[in-house]
Amino acid sequence: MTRSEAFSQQPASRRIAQALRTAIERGELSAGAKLPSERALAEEYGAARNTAREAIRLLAEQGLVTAKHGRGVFVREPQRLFRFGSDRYSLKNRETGLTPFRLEAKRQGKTARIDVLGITREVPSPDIAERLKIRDDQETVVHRKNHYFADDEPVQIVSTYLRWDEAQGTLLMQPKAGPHGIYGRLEELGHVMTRVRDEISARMPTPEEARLLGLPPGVPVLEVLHTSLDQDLEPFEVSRYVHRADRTGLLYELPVE
Amino acid sequence: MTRSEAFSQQPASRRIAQALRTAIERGELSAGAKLPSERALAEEYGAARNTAREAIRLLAEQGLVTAKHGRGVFVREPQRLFRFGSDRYSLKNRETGLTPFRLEAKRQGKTARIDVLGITREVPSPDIAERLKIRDDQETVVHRKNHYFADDEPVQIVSTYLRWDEAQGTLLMQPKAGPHGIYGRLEELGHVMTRVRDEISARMPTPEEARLLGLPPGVPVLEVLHTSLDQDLEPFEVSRYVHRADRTGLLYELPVE
DNA sequence: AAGTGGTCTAGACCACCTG
DNA sequence: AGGTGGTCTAGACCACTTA
Repeated sequence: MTRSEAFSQQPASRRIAQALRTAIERGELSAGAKLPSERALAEEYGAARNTAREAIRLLAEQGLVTAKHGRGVFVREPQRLFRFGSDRYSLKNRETGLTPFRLEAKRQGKTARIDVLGITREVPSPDIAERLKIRDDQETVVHRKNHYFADDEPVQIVSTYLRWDEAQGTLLMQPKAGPHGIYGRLEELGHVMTRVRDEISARMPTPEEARLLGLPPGVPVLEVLHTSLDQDLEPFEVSRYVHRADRTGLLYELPVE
Repeated sequence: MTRSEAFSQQPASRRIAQALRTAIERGELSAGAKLPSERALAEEYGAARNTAREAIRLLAEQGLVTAKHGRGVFVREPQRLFRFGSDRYSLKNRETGLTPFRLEAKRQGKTARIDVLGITREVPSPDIAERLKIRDDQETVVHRKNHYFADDEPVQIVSTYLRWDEAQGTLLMQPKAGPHGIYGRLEELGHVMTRVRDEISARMPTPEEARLLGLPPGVPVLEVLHTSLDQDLEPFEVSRYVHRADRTGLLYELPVE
């Protein structure tokens, strides 16, 4: 290790990472380009392979590159955001008969696919119970768990929770809930959606989520806890959306009251 | 390594990580608790220290633990979300004379501090120019860059962009923009905020952001690109908020139109 | 001084992918 | 078959924290 001057007090792995980062930002390594192999980097910088590997890990952690086993390390493609507008709940958009996801996909020229992972009856977790205003801790809910794909790429996982006494024996218990999806059925039950409340957070995925969403390391998820309020401002539906953050943007446009 | 059955085809590092994850989820290792040292884990599982280290890296990547140099590895404290309601732009909240951030901090019983990182004149980037409806690529904007703290902990970095011809020579060029902050001055200029548009995304921080926000590895950021629209639905202010995701939740409540 | 994590070396074998 | 990343070993020294 030369470390000839005060030039770099930094660890070698960081210097290698910095050099690569600069090359990426300058466009010398453009999106999709392959980085030199770990062994090549190690030799170039006179370091052990593990040190070059650590440099690549730093870049992956920043979301700049992704490693493909057996192929190489590649500069990540720029984000193509799949936007979910706040008007996805809008009544006028439901006149098409499409569910919000299918409508958004169609707008963007993508094919939509929805896998039903399960429809079960269960005791809700405290955060769900609170938002559905369920106070009796014996009361159960219906949990509909779905997996959404756009152009066959996984985009989001959604868990929807409804009161058991309302859903019991209706199409709300079936994979295909009929025209306009579950909101159509809920409207027939007397719940007109008049306001929505979305609570948004971001975090790293659990291993389970990483698997379901096909997430490479270093990609966070956006979590939206959504509550629908009816004409009496009573909650009648709560959903938890988990989106892969590198393909999702959320857009909210609202009046200042 | 016993590997007595098909019990675990997984790498040793993942098995160690899984064991620790289970202990955390069961509460055997509660929030703030110290994990066994890397050397202790290595011995316990009959692995090299680097392997135990890799296990801890996996947990850190999932946001479960944080390493403190020279002290140990600790289970991360649960998130204390600092909520920014959609009503933070609300007119009625401005009657206090407080800026939105100071108001929100006060509500939560925290002290607010705002560092001004710079107020400069510059040519806007394309995404800012587009949202401010600036089409002449010579036209400049004022860029106010601030750093916000709650209880002296960094919470967000905010860049606010205003038209140069409106801000020039006014309090909008000063660190202290006067009563009600910049929105007070903009209202005097004839811009009544009637709608807002927030575009939300999440990603891993740049090294610069990690430094400014004091982010441990494995914590993503929430980015909000905010546009204020006036009574003519013309944009008059654009801001880019960068929040640390482990302390920030966003709440939007809006009517379904 | 002792213990902790941070970095690094110089190997090794395995799993995956491409020619 | 040969190259790539994925995992692992058994050491070493450094930087930081605590007692």
